[in-house]
Amino acid sequence: MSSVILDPPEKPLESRTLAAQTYESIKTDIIMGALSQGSKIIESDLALKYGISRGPLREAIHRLEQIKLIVRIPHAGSRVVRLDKKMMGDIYTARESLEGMAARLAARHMPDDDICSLHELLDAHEEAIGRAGGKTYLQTEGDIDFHYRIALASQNQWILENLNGELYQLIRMGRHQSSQVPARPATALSQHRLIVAAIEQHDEELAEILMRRHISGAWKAVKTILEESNA
Amino acid sequence: MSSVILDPPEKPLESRTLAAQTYESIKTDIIMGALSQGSKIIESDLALKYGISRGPLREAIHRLEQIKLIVRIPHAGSRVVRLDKKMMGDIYTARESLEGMAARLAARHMPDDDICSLHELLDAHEEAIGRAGGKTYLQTEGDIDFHYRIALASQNQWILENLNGELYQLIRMGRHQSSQVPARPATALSQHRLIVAAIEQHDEELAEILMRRHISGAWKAVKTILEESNA
DNA sequence: ATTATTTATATTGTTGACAATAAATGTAAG
DNA sequence: CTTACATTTATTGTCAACAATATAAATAAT
Repeated sequence: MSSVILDPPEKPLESRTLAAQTYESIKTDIIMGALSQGSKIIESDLALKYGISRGPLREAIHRLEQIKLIVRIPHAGSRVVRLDKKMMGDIYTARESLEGMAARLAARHMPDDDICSLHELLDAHEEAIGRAGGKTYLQTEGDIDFHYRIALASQNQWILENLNGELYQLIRMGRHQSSQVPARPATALSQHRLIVAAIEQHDEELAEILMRRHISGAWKAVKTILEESNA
Repeated sequence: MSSVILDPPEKPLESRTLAAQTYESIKTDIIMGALSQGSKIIESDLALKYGISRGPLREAIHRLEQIKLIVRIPHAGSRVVRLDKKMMGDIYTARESLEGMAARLAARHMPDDDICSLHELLDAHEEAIGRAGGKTYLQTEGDIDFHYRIALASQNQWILENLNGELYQLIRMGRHQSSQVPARPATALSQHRLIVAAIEQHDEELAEILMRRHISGAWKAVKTILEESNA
């Protein structure tokens, strides 16, 4: 299970630019809830907090705005995004569309080696689930790992970047903060297995349909949780 | 035909921030080819050219990078994106996925008024095509206008922003610079009509299928042109 | 002549100060 | 007591200078 590392190409350490480092820091702070939803972002404060000047911090904020983790009104300031039901619905719908296509493309040209590796990943998940329900955190990351690999196998740069760079971040944030338990691990696993099978048979149509159904189902589960907590 | 204006909410004039203004300027310069593909972006030069400081210019560049009109290597500098066949293919595939979903959503909840207005738009297109083939520029913008309205009717903020903010810009750029004549206006028009009909009948499945077929066809035409010119 | 290595130059990254704008506060009039 | 207006304060937008890095040029060694 060496594949918990999600971003292999992102190896370089703190030799990166200040803006990039701070971008990562703020990103995790937002996703993990250290910066709460809707809280105001004051540049001077954050610059102090992260020990940098306002210039690089500004760049980091702009990038976070593009990822939709921060919303900004021109002269008024920035706030951490507030994930309401409507927005989560939009995100899951977009994800359903793009990942459905990604699954189709993966079925079209995923190398056998990678498919094999995917099987191993699911085996690991099965074992983890059996073992005391396996930490929910690892489940979450494992789930994202699975989806990430398919996005990767699509060999479509645009889809990959938007799923991995934007949508997955928002989904992570939603999970971490609404204490959303990853929707029924056993069910998800069996659906993952079916998807891989379709990919293995190069059945594009089926792969897309199964993926869309899988994500659509996940959204229904998440929506229910959101309605319970916010009602 | 008052609907050539594509971004109605974007009314405020030059009262916007310098970075925002410059962002728009550079964007059109790239799309129209005044800044040629692959050309290097030197911050100091552009700052001088647009009469502003490097600060706001930098922000503009970052935003353009997020839109994928500019590629940037951390310490090495930025260049105008080079639209090769692979990238255009990726874009059209993503667009097929997202606009297919948008058409499905539009069929689900597009108001009758807007559907009616869509009919009128297509009537105008038909008239424009009849009249001396109607300027290719207007055809291009008209086509994008049609697709934009459907994205709008999807009522999915994420899909709308990514189509309008990112994908359409790249497509515009491709059209303007490869002298791609909008793929067979008459064919496109009849396909548009079928899509509207499906939306009018609230046939989600059909709307999605037709939209995907429409875009897939457009890509095949564009691809052929690209292969002819680059071969 | 070609390759390495060093130096110089050009360009990006970073900073702190200043200007402009919007929110907050307080004051006066009704 | 409420509302409107003026003043202050906080925060963002912009600028120009400085530091760090990478590309290009020049020199030296093989």
